[in-house]
Amino acid sequence: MNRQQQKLQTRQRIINSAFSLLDDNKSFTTISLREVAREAKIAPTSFYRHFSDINELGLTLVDESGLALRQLMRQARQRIAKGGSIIDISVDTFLEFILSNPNVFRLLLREHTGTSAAFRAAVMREIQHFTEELADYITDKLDIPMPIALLQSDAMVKLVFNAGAEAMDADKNDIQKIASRVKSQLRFIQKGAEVYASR
Amino acid sequence: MNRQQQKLQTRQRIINSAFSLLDDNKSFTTISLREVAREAKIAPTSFYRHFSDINELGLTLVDESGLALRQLMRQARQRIAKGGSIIDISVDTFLEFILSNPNVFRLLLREHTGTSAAFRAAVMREIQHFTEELADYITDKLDIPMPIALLQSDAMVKLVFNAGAEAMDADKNDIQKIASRVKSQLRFIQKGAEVYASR
DNA sequence: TAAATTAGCGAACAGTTGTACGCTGAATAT
DNA sequence: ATATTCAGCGTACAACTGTTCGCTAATTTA
Repeated sequence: MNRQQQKLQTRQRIINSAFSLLDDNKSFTTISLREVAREAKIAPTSFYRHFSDINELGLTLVDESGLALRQLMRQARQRIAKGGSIIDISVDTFLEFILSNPNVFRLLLREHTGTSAAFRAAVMREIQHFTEELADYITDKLDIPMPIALLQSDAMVKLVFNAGAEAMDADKNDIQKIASRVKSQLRFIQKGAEVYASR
Repeated sequence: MNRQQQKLQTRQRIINSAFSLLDDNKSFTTISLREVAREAKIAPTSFYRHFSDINELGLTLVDESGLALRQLMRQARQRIAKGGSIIDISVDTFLEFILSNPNVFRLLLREHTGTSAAFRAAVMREIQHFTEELADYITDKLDIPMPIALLQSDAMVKLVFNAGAEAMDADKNDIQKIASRVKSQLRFIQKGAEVYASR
């Protein structure tokens, strides 16, 4: 194996280790360089061969999470294309995702309101992407003018993220309730936006 | 001065010190017992005369924040009684509040998605209170049935909290934009809820 | 083949953390 | 006046943190 490849592999192991440490009661801000190194089975000092800083690792994690988010949206679109309610499928796909990738979502959730302005900005940028893609979709498919579609998608994404946060602390029964609640709320918004769009 | 009073005073100084440490880049989880003690001008060990744990202090802070939140709502209701748009006044009052008590709001915001399940639950309880009071108001004044009013108020509170979070990182110009955006979104929800209520 | 590069390591550092222990001195109770 | 309580303190400890330094051993380059 190449030396370059070897290095990349270690780098990836660091990233994965960091994600794996983000469990129920650890956020990126509360994990230490040494913890990550331990999990990745390298000496603490070797960490610096890959990242100049623990924050650089953090921003990398946010990037990877954003990537996962966009893949998620693509998946939702494919499912919608096969027919079915846009709202139902979107919410179900999203909840499915966060329940099978809890740590990716947790990172975004925690750092969204975290203690680092840089992280908050990075997360908001990723969510903004998500929101804009949804707005494009709404103007395109539902024939709602862009300014209103942006307000609509922004509200929808925020409610879905909030629902996701609740779902992570809930058991399976409650998740169903959360899902149907947020679906109703999205329909309110959808209907309200239609009313204002037709004026 | 009494010994009891003296103790209560010190206790309050600890609480205030903790709040004052919750600035832009410190959350309750990241501040230490010793930091709090330093700020309150007591020895680290004296902390234990007032709280058995740093978490007990945290829950106290959440309680105090919840109290402030309910006072805020009362204030908003008084203003609304004097006439004016419910949505406009509510949003303005809320934003006013968080901009003049940033640390109280920051605590709720951060611990809402923080690393302690107990804190998350405590914050959600406070927000739930807020939501239920709003739902009562909506059924009462706007003649919308309770189940729908609850969905509506839940969505509204979440969007307003999100807007508050954004406002804390924004400059004065952007705050105006944020305010008018969330007001539009609340009107979408209001309108949508009306439509569904009349079915 | 010889020289240069470099991923990873171990030891050491100064700084921080939470908390146990026993003491003090002043307020309170008897 | 004497005894009790107890808020607050200082010392101490073990555990952890991020980061510097120089070394090694293997790969890559010349």
